[in-house]
Amino acid sequence: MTQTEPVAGPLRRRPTQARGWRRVHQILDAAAGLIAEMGYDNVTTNAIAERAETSIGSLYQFFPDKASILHALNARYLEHLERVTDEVLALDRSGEALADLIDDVVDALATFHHAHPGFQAVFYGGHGSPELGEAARHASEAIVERLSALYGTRRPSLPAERRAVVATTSMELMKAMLAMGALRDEPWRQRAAQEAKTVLLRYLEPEIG
Amino acid sequence: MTQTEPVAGPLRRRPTQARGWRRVHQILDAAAGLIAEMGYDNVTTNAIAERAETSIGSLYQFFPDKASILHALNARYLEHLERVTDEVLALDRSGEALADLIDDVVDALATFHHAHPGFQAVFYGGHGSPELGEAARHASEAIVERLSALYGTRRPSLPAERRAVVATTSMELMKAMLAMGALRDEPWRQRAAQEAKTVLLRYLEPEIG
Amino acid sequence: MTQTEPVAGPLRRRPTQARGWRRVHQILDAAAGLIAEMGYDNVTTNAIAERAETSIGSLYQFFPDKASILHALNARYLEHLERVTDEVLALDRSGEALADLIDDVVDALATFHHAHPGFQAVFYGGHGSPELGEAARHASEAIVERLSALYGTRRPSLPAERRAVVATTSMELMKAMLAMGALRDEPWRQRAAQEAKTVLLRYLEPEIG
Amino acid sequence: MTQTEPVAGPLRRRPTQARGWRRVHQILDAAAGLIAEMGYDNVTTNAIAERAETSIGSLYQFFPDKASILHALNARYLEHLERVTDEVLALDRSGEALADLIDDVVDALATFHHAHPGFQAVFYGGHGSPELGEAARHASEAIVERLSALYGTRRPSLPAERRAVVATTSMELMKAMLAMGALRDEPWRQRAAQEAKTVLLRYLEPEIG
DNA sequence: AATGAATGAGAATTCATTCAT
DNA sequence: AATGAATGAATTCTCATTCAT
Repeated sequence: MTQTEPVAGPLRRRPTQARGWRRVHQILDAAAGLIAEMGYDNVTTNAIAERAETSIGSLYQFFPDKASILHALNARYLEHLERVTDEVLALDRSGEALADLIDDVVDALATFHHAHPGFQAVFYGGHGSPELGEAARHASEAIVERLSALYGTRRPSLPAERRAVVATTSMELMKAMLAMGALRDEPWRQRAAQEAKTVLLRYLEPEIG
Repeated sequence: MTQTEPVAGPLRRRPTQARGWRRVHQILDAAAGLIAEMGYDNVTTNAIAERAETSIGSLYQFFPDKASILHALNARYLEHLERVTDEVLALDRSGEALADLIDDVVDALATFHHAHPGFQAVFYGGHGSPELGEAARHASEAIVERLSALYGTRRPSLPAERRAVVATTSMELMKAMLAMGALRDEPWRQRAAQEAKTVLLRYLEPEIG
Repeated sequence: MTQTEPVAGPLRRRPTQARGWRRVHQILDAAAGLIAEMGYDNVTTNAIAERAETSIGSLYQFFPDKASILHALNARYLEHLERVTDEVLALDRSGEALADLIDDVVDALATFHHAHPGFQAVFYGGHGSPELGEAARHASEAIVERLSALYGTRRPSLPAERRAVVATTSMELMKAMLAMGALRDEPWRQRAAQEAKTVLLRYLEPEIG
Repeated sequence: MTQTEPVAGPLRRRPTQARGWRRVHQILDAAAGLIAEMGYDNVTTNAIAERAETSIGSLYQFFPDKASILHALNARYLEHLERVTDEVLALDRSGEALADLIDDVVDALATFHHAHPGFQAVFYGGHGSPELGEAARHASEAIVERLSALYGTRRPSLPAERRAVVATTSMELMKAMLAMGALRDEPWRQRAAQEAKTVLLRYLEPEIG
């Protein structure tokens, strides 16, 4: 999880040394964990610093305020997510069966989702505070765009507007099914992934099958 | 919205006079509005009292703490929701086309959903603070039970376990599609409701069609 | 010093009970003392609350922020100062010798000045932080206006522009002479008052003598 | 403004190389500007280092703490001020008209005053924090001593005690009149200088005329 | 010598909750 | 019962100062 660079967010100061980047990622990791555990609003900046094993002063040397931590975290997630989807959709899969495509995408996203509990708090925060809402919207839009492009390639005849609706719907369905697993216990995680594939296949077959 | 009685939650003192119940509902209405606007965590009890046009002291005469307001609000929503679904599923519709059934259920829920912005904040709070999570789980379970019963009636041959999965999935899909409308602008609300019907029909047809 | 009402400043909540007004004045008294001792910037709101024998929460129930305490304090001083000068200049003294008039004004102001060490910190804060500057300007202007009116009555032939310069100069001289006493030890206080009279008489004689 | 040596203050380490002295003066220049802009208390040592285009670490290599920067700045001002007054009072002007003498002194001081906004913040800080107070007292005493000597030369018959009072008063009047100009807009600067001469002449004529 | 990351005590402000009136 | 003033722990963020590199 601790990487070695990209964190878009508006850092107060871009670290120049490797040590700085490590700190930033430690802070984001700590924030991710805490947000997943207690929700963004209930996380204190001091708690983040403590879990990141740094001082509150250091935290504020990199992040101008609490919200910026959220934004940076989100940016890091999106960047990571992009890499994951890129991998899955790397080669031309236009000839492949829809079911196989869905299988791979769902598996990849489920893995990512499960590996990043913090992502969920951000991703599903749309109904919380305005800050969270913005972050969630940002993330959603990024995913929809990806899907829209994919669908366009697979079924060029689909009108742009319809494509937007289908992409948005797919994203929301994915999101819902992943949440279904995440909020329940282990066996449900399996079921959720399986059912996600079923749902998406039945929904998408008539559209881009 | 301001009713005259049932509010399950752990009230500190069950009002004995009509005036008391009115107060309680005023407070819940105020809480609902504020939570929808700024998220549960960002709402202050003082703000709730103010909007409810009562005093903070009076508020604490009925509710032992902030969380209890959330619970009472949730209880009121579930109770209301139950009435709504009861209406839709009142008579025996086992002979009816699945599409028609879905149409009615989605319409009913969409209406309820749209009429109660506060409900959304509670319903989708699963990834926020533990308090919100509990409330959301509670609400979800109530709905799943309803659906499960319905599906059992419609397709008795569906194994219990499968039925649970399908009911839970349906609920999450509904939830997702409603959110898809709620977080975007008006035209999307329409599209979301329409698409919700499509998604559910395609998903449920093979199961209970 | 603890009065029973007027405090113009933008209170967050105008006290409705006598107890409330007492609190506000306690807070202002505490602030005045501390500001005199350590300067506005070095005074903490917690220290003010402590010296006022109230809680920090109560302080913030009346004052929206630290700056508002300064403004309220300044307003109270000006109001008080106005009462003092009103007394001295109550009746028509146009026929009186300039020396006598100056004697009375200087004595009155010296007494006020000495009784309110907090006033000095505000009054002389023009070169400190912007907040203090504003307060000081405010106070100065109020005094200049008073003097200008007085001079106009005494010597109507003095051109308005010249009158403004003379009034402003008088105020600055007063201010300087009072400060000369305040910043040194007791015997200097006496000397300063005496010298203030000398300075003002020599300066004003040719103008409005 | 950036000179090449004397800075009395308690430097942590007297620079040995020219580069060191340059650093010290850069820091003092930066401090002067910032103090003039926002008041001593609101200036951060980091901000000083930044404006001085050096590092916070280097700053602390020369100055043991924040207060020492103030003291060194003050010392530099006094040293500079001494040079200025020396120039004006260089030759024996005992035969000259008082008005001419005052003209020259006021002009010289007004020029200095205007050229060093940082000096004002220090000079008028008597009512702020203890630190500032000490600096201001220091500066005032230096000026009073100068004036006292001058008056003694011009009117040897003036008793020592009276001379002290007159010198102190003169200094405070100067200070006040300069402030009167500094805190207002340009036209007032002119008027203030002019009026300063009037005030001093009328006050001093009977004493040392 | 120079740098700037790191530290953490301390400051302003909020807010759930209590309790005297 | 109702009111709203009072409380103070907790929170976000700053800044003087140190010290490893």
